[in-house]
Amino acid sequence: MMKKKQHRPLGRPKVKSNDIPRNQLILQTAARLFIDNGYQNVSVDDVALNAGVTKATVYYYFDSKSELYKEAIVSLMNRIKERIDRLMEVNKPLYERLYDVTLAHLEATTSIDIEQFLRESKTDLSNEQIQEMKEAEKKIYESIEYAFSDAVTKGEISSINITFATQAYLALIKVGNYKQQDGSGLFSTAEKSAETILTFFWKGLFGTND
Amino acid sequence: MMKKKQHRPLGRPKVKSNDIPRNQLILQTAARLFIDNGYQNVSVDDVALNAGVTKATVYYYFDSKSELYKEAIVSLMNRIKERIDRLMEVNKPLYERLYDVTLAHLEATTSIDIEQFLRESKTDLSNEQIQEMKEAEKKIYESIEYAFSDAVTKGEISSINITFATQAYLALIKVGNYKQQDGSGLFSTAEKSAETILTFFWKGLFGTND
Amino acid sequence: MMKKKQHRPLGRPKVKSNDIPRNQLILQTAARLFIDNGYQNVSVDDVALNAGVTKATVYYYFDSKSELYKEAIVSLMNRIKERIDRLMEVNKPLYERLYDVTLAHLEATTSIDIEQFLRESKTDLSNEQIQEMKEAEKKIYESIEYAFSDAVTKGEISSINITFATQAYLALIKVGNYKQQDGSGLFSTAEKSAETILTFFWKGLFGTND
Amino acid sequence: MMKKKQHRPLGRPKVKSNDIPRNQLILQTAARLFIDNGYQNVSVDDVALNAGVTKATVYYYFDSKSELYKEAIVSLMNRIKERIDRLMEVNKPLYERLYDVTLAHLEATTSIDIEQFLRESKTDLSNEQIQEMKEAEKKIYESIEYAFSDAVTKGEISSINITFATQAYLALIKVGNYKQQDGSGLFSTAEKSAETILTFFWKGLFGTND
DNA sequence: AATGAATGAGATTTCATTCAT
DNA sequence: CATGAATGAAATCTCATTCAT
Repeated sequence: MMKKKQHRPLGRPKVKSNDIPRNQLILQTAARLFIDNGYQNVSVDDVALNAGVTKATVYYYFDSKSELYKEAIVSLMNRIKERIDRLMEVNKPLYERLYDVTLAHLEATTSIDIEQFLRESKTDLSNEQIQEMKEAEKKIYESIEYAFSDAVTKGEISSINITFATQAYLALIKVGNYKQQDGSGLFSTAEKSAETILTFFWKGLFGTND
Repeated sequence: MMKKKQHRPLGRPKVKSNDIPRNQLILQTAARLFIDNGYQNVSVDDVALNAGVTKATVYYYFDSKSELYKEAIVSLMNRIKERIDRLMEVNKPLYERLYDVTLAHLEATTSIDIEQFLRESKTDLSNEQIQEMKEAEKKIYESIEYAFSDAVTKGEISSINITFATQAYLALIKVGNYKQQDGSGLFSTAEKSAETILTFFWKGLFGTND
Repeated sequence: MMKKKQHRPLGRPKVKSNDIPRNQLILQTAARLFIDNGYQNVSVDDVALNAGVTKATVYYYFDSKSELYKEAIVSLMNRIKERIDRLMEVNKPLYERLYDVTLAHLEATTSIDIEQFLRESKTDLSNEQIQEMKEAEKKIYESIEYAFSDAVTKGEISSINITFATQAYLALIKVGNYKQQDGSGLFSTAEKSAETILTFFWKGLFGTND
Repeated sequence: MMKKKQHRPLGRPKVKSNDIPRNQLILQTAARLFIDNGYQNVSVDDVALNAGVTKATVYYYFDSKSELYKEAIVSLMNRIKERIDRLMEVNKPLYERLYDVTLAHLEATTSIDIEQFLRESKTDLSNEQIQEMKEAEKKIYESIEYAFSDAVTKGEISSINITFATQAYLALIKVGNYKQQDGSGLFSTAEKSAETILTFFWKGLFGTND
């Protein structure tokens, strides 16, 4: 990837106590790089360089590249799950809560695609690591699935295939991130986009939009 | 990846006229491997070995790994477009034609995700190669977009946002390929899957399913 | 080197009897490329492409790359020797004949440097091939050495170390081809250059310039 | 070229403080091999093997083969320049100082021929690298040119074309390294050789030898 | 806690050479 | 006579990983 060697003073650096801890810094740097460029296109050196440490330091905190990757992706997914949970806990109609979640996702730069994350790294990851990533993914789904199932239980919406609804919902969100050849999106604003998608989704599920 | 060496003589081989030409064989082998494992996880040696030729033979036919990749993906996309076109040309209501296309996609082992194809290889591909892949992608979209726009023109369906419809349709097909943690799909048969997806899509667009 | 694939019609081409024979064409092409770019920087494919034939055709006429190289260089040196001989045979004072030879060399685009020719290829050439090249080199030297020795015999010049004189003469010619950093030569014209060099050489030998 | 593998442990080696640093060792090894065999005939593996390290170690210290080459040649030229400077600074007549320089060059195994160094590698070197090599070459020339120009200024010798004098001088030194077919030199000792060459040069410049 | 130095294994690519047609 | 197809061997370069300090 990038070349940008920058020498740092020898010896143990003074702890700048206001900084975030090294391992967190590395993890965040790794997450950003991996998501932007993919597992195979980011070397451990890239991560080190961008985090301002040496490769050996990365290995001091993480056992291997695949472990670093798993940790980065899992912690990203955990953050996403928490954000969804927060928005879903609010006391509002399901439609409105879904709207908030949709908007939050459309505004996030990263479109999480777990299939993709696994696909790019599957030759390197251990079964355990794959399992952990799938677990984290499942929790995201469960957050949404729970919201649906809860709304059914409370009679807010009629009974549906919850897994299908969740997957369809997530798939449609990705459509909202679709960029045309000229780089422009499908809709002028994220709000308009969220509205269209959700209207479509709601009609798809219930045949009507109220 | 795999090793399966089998020695073949130097120089030009005796013509076995019944075989498919070498370059086609290589291209098909490459397509399969790239789609299954991703660009970075497949080495040129892997392609060669699986095609039963040597690495040098691959380079005899293709200038570089990225060129081989581009060719493999583009020819795959061309085949998909042709299959869609054939199914869309039939004289049947749009809904039924879409059903056939959906079914065909669900039964195909490969779920094409062009974003992914580009993402995995973007550091290696030239702008020209990227452009060619996007061109091929666009043609697939256009096949579907044309079917929508034609149906609108003929008054078969009411006016819609055709690009959004197309992307939503494709996204929902991918949901049909979704496998749960235990490896089972969402629906028992491809037909049931296609029906559910298409019903959802149609209601999403028109608020009703007829 | 260059990439410039150009397809030629299949099958045996009609003989265009006015053309120079294929093997000569290949030899001349090879000579030019080898001299301009060096042995290792020119591939057999480059030679073939530039001669408008296929690599296999080159191998039809020449046993190996090193053989082609040897032939190209030797025939070049033979041509040079003949040119020198022609100029040296004229019935003029030695000084004037040397002037003609000097001028001819300065005007030739190629500065022959046999050391260099051997150096670049020595790992590839057989002892026999090296010997043949050295033989051809020696003949060039002998042409010049003979002119000196003949002039001594005839009393035209006083006795000198003939081998040293020859090598010094050739070394000084190379100075005439020297280009400064800005690409300009040391003297404005080849004639001025030849004159300066020869004056220097003559004074070096005899301490005076007449 | 040669094979001489000897296993060394992974990771950072125990410090043997008496050894020269690895990068210097590699550079010296590379210089010797490149000068003896030429750029294209020496692989990075050859350099590594001869330096007793692995290829990867070479790449740890040098970005590319061409960079290694440039560094090796430039540092060689710098050493030569310094040797010349040291000999030229002595308070002696120019003729005697030139004699010392000539002798030193004749005794050196390596005859520097920058044209050659560039020619063999030109397809690989970047413009910057070429420039750096030419710069180093120029400094050698300048050392000698300065000695001439200084001697003219001080009235030690009469006015001459300094660039031509320098190039002629260097060309004649190369004659001193000339080996006849049987491997023997032109003169019995380096001292005799230096004397002959310098006498010739001095007469060439001034028409007389005192 | 952090790093500089080193390596093994593997990736892409080039190229001289061969041979059936 | 000439060629297209194929290959073995080697070259350059990358990178995850290790380890003494």
